Amino acid sequence: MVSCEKIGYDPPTGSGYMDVKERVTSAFSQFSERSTRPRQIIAEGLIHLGETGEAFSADDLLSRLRKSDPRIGRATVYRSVEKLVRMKVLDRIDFADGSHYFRMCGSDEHHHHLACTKCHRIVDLHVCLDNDQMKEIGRREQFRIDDHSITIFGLCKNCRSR
Amino acid sequence: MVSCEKIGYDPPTGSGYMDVKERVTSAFSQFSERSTRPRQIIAEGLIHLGETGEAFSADDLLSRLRKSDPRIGRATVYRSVEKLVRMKVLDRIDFADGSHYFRMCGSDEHHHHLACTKCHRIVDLHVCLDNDQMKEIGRREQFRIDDHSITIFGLCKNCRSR
DNA sequence: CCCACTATTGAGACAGAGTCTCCTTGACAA
DNA sequence: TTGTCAAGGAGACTCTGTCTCAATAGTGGG
Repeated sequence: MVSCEKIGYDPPTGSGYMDVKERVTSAFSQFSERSTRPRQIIAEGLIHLGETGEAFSADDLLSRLRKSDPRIGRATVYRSVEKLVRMKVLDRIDFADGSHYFRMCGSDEHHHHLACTKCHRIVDLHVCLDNDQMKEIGRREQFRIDDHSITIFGLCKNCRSR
Repeated sequence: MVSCEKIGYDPPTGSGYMDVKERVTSAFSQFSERSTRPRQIIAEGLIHLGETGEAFSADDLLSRLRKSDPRIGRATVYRSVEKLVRMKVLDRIDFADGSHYFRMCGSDEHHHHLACTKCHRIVDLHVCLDNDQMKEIGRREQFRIDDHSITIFGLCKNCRSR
């Protein structure tokens, strides 16, 4: 399922972002039969985080949600995050130190990430490897290629200046 | 320190691999003043793993080494692996499920990886993003770009057929 | 060869992150 | 209103890795 024709870099337009609220609520209705309070709280939290675009760890999210309802369980939050990553509502970005952060997907299109290693700010990048090249690699090494990840690491303007 | 001019895919020639034993022993002599038994055992283990080219978790390595000497400590092995990764003697490959494996570097050249998600077999790839494109991204997003990671995931021939 | 010095090690406590169990809760439909 | 069962919460547990600190053992000097 290599599916990535785009190689150029398109800077964000600011308007190509799907409605965050709709995305979260529709994802929840897909995987759950019941509309429960914890799910409402999680959706609200993610909607907010989606609007600011910031990255968060699972535990960041948990603490934040506990401000709305201190009784919300860790397992509940972790279970939801896992499902939302599988549904591609959340992106997971792995850092070289072994930590990883989540973030509401900025767009539905295939993309990769530019990540600040200090503040964990994430920018979507529409860069990719050449599709034919990937097919060629798969053929040559006799792999069935399923997926790929590209992350560029650096320091954002803010983190560089202090 | 973006430094990656090469974009093409060069399949391994089988002859471009530096001597594994030399690489390990020289790395150890660089970071240690004393030649101790644990280090000899670790070096032997890594030499063997370097020859077969297989990937291993830190714990895999520990158990393997304990067959040579059951008293070898976890901290010792983890400390060594960490140093060797920093010295670029070992590569660390992160999988989407959060696990990560190590492997003796196949070559000194800048490279990325093709990884089997089932058996964790790793193949070095000499593919990369375009250097100018990365510079352009850094400039546009006002990031100082330091590093990047590219991993292609799939199933190797063996794992596909069963 | 022996000693002193101190880098290195190992045992095990500790920590962080996530998973699992299992009982309870509460959404929903009849 | 009530029964059913999806979903949640508490907290034990696991897995990985880190840290501390006393014990061990290379090494160079005498």
